[in-house]
Amino acid sequence: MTVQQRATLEDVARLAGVSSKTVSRVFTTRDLVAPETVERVLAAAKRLRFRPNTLARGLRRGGGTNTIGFIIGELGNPFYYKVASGIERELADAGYSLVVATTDDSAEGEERVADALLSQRIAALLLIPVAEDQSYLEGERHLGTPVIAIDRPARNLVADSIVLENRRGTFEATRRLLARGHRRIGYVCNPASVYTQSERLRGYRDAMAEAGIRTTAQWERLVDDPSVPPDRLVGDLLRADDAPTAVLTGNNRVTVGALRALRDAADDGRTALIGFDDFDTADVIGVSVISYDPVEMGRRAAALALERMGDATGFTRQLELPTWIIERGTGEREPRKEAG
Amino acid sequence: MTVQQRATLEDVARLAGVSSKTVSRVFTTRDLVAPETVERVLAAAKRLRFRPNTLARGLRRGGGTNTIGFIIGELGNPFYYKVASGIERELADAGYSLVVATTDDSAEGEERVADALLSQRIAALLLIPVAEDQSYLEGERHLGTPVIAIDRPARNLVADSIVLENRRGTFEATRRLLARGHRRIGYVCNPASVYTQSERLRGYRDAMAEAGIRTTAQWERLVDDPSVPPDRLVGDLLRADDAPTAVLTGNNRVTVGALRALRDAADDGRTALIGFDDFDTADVIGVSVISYDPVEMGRRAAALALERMGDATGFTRQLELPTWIIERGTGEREPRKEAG
DNA sequence: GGCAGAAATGGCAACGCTGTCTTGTCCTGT
DNA sequence: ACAGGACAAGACAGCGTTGCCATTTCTGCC
Repeated sequence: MTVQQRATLEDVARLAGVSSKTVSRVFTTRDLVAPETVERVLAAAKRLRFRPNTLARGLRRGGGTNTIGFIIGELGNPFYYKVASGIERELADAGYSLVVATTDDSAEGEERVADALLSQRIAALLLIPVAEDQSYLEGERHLGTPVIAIDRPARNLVADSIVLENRRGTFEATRRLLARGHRRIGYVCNPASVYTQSERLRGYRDAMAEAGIRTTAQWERLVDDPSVPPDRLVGDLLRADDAPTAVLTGNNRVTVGALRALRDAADDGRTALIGFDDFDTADVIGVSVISYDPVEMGRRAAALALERMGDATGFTRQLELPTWIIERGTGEREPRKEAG
Repeated sequence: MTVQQRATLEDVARLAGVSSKTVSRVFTTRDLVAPETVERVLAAAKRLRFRPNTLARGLRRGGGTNTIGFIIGELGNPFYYKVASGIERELADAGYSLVVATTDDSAEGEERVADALLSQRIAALLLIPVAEDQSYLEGERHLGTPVIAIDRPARNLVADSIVLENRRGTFEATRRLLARGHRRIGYVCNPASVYTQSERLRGYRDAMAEAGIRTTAQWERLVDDPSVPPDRLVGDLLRADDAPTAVLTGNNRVTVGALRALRDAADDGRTALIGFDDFDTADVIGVSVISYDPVEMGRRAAALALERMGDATGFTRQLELPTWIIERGTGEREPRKEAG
């Protein structure tokens, strides 16, 4: 295969018999170019398969690219990619593209990847913070790049953020279980040390405390090692003395694990379950969940970024997106009768 | 917030008391720069928060970016994003970033988005073809940009492609159902007119023909309108005269629809089901599926792109990735006894 | 001491494009 | 016939970087 040379403005200009500036005008503002010249230029461009070089344009214009970066733990998680899809949709409408970079959920990864993206002069940076500290972005913020934290607030960095009403979600869910008569309610999560989980845990404890139950440690399984399978955690909890009659799970991974554990324990619909995060087949299986709209989360983040790009001033904002409970059966189970 | 000016090589050079060329050297090949100069330059760069401008570098070097574009129907589909995750993983290791663009599964979208990506001088283009015709990329291929089609071959364009052994998947699945004694086997898909579906349909028909069953139209439900809910299609089929005792579904959306339909029909485990595409909770629900590795698909596509970037010559290749059947119960059901 | 050769640094131009300014052309009205 | 304006197109420089080549400085050795 012969590899041709890529055509430039100059080449098109030569073929059309005009100056490169005129060609440039045709491809930007079509003002002040005679209609027949426009036609001649476009014909020449088409023949040479000319495509304006966005890089060169960006460089000359002094601006960066029309690209927005999104740093994500891993694309394998349905939550992440749904957020990504929301971002993409919002950006496409505004003429921006989305670069996705993953960090394998590691702090060094986050900084390395952020550096690479910023070198590409992205117009804004969206990220789901993983590292303990985002102060390394402070300089970039001063240079005018909007930074938006999604799902968890950034630490040691003044940045807009969009998070869920995590605490309210588990608070309400726990309340409902209490209202049905449950008193021994479990809470399982893995990982446990992230912002979202500590908020959710707090919602659960608050609701328990409100009902006069102040000691919940015996029903909590908070683990940080992702290699511990969630079904084991739930299984352990169900087999413990004083086992709970209802379980709350901190994310969809644990919810699915809980389903496996319940199946393996031949629980047969006796233990109530409400999971945080909805998932694709939850309605088929019939699992009650605390739900929210991850696509909307991405949209709002992107919209906020676009807004900030136009006007970098103004106070930083922290948006909270609502969560709601979807009843599908498992969360509405009555507490099982005590033996004896 | 005061917005500072972004530092350039020149600024760093001034502060370090060297020429901009020396600074450039420090940030590229560190050869032939005195160690103490390197140190001084790095210190100055850090103080000014300097970050080399990848755009300018790319422009000067005559090459494009270190970015690879991936055009995808919609990010909302688990299959797509798993492929994306495989691509990203492979690329990150090689120092490339991934730009994701969606087309809303429309042909115009595909061309528009491809144009935008190519203007950004991406180093390679990966896409899941949606349009009827990819000949619009012919010019770009001549300019040396590798184009790799994923999941479906490109049409009217010489390009590498990576697809699944679709036909073999449904062929084997159908054979297994036949071996269990099923004779009336249904096939449901939506959309139907895409490459993957026509291949899968063919595998099903071939296996049926091999068993001497040449007329299968009465058990096929091939629909192209995405607004028709899959559960209705399956439901109709189950209620028809001469209803099948086993059903094959063409993709995960239809499989989930089939599960709903079976539940609504209170079928209670009588109809056998094998679905194409595995999905997250398929093991919890216990659905037999034709599975494959979408992440691997992405990896291979990215690897192929990287290879082509190094050497654009050579014949185009069409890789086929294996599929396999995972037995989880629904596919192993015996045909129900006929009434009377 | 002089000189070759290596090591370290600098100058200049150019990558492809566009902002600013200048030049050229044509038409209109008096 | 000619000033004046409106419109069209070109010249030039520069965005931030690096490749090429030139220059300076240093080291070792006869």
